Amino acid sequence: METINTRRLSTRDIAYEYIKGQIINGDLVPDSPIIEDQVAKELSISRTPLREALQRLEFEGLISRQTNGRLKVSTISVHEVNEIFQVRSLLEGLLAREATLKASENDIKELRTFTKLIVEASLLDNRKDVVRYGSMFHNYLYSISNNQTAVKILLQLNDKISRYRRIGPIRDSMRSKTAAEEHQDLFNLIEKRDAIAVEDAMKLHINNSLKSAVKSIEEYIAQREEMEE
Amino acid sequence: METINTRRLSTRDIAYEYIKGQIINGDLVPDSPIIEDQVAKELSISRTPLREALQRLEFEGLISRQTNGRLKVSTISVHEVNEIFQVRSLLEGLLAREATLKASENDIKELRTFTKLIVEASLLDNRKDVVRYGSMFHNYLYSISNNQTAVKILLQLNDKISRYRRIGPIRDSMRSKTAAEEHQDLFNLIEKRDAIAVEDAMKLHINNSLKSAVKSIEEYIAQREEMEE
DNA sequence: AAAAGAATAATTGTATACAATTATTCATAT
DNA sequence: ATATGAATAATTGTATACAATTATTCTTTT
Repeated sequence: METINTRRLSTRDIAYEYIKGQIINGDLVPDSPIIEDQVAKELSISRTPLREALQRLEFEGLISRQTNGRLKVSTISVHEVNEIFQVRSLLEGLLAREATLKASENDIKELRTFTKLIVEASLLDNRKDVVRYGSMFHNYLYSISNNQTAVKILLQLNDKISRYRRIGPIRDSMRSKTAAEEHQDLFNLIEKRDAIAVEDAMKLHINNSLKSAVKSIEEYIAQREEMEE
Repeated sequence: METINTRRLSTRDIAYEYIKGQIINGDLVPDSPIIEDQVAKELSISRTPLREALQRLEFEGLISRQTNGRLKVSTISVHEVNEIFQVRSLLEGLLAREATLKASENDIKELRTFTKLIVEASLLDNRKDVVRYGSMFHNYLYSISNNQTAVKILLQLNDKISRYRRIGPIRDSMRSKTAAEEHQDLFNLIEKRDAIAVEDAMKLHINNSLKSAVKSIEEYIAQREEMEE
């Protein structure tokens, strides 16, 4: 008989997923203090596995330790966003190139579907779906790229910026449209198996989204400063 | 009065540094099992901080968890070395380019010193020193590059491969010589402030060292298989 | 009132005890 | 002898207790 390896989720992992979710979806805002005892009670678990979960989040940069030893939810600076996008640009380019070389006919079909969904969502001005299907497109490339080292890094970086991906009103409507076009271009080049061109196009695509991300974060920061007064 | 922030090293961090050192210098060979109780007794500490240290090492890829929950010292595969060098090549290129743009006159002077030390060591056929001063050269570039995100990733990747950097006999003598030349070239381009050329030269430099690293690891694996018989 | 210091409280760090899981040994049946 | 299963041992996972550190409050002094 085959036993599927369904390894019960540990207390630590439950805590990790829960807190990470809270940070990414905004329930826990930047600079919020994190008190181990409080969180432990909230989750009805002991501090031991909680601390392990928090340590992991600290490694990944979602929370950070202050000089006095206390933890808080990390903020992000414009400088850091720039750093992250520089790295993302290179690694996404790498993975896109590798994926182009390795993609099967079926992979192409899948990517065509995602591209179609992205374009349709952008025509309906549904920016949330543009982001959603965009992520799927990228993640699919990750999965066929065969470079786990780069993928692991990218997933972490993506977590760090995703919570700032505010879906603003007018400006982002434009970005949605061009992002959709860029995905269409990317797909066409992948289909043509032009790996070098795909790499360049992907790097450009990421760099274009940088500006939008920086604006989001500047708005986020400004908004929070307003609230403090 | 000024108090320097010298924050006593925690038990966890001591354990982390100790075990990491053992893995990197080869006292703990790949695939060695790691039993929490044993290590805790060896270090005369409790399992709580030890587990946190182990978790960090796991995160960094130096140890890995098997499906049964037990930990072991990670092995590295030729495939993974290739992955790592692909990423390193891009990130080292990025940092070298940024460093070239940001380097002060004093930075240039420091780099010149490292370059001289590398070349001298290679002339004396002192490969260990070539590696040592080479690392210093790279680390110095990291420090002036102003991209902490990329630096953090690179330091981790470097840890993963450094323990396989066997200083073999004949072949590596050649590699030392060319590596020294490459550093000299890199320095000349940095001095000329040709950031684009520096990036390309650095990417090439890393890619050249890949072949040598793969050979080291293949030898390492072959050697261990021999011992098993 | 402001500053300094002692006392107290809050929080993190570590050790130990217990629970759950996985591996090993040993007995038994085929 | 080999396979099966129960009993035991080894190991990891979690909770609790205590120690060390940092923050806060309260008193005292100027």
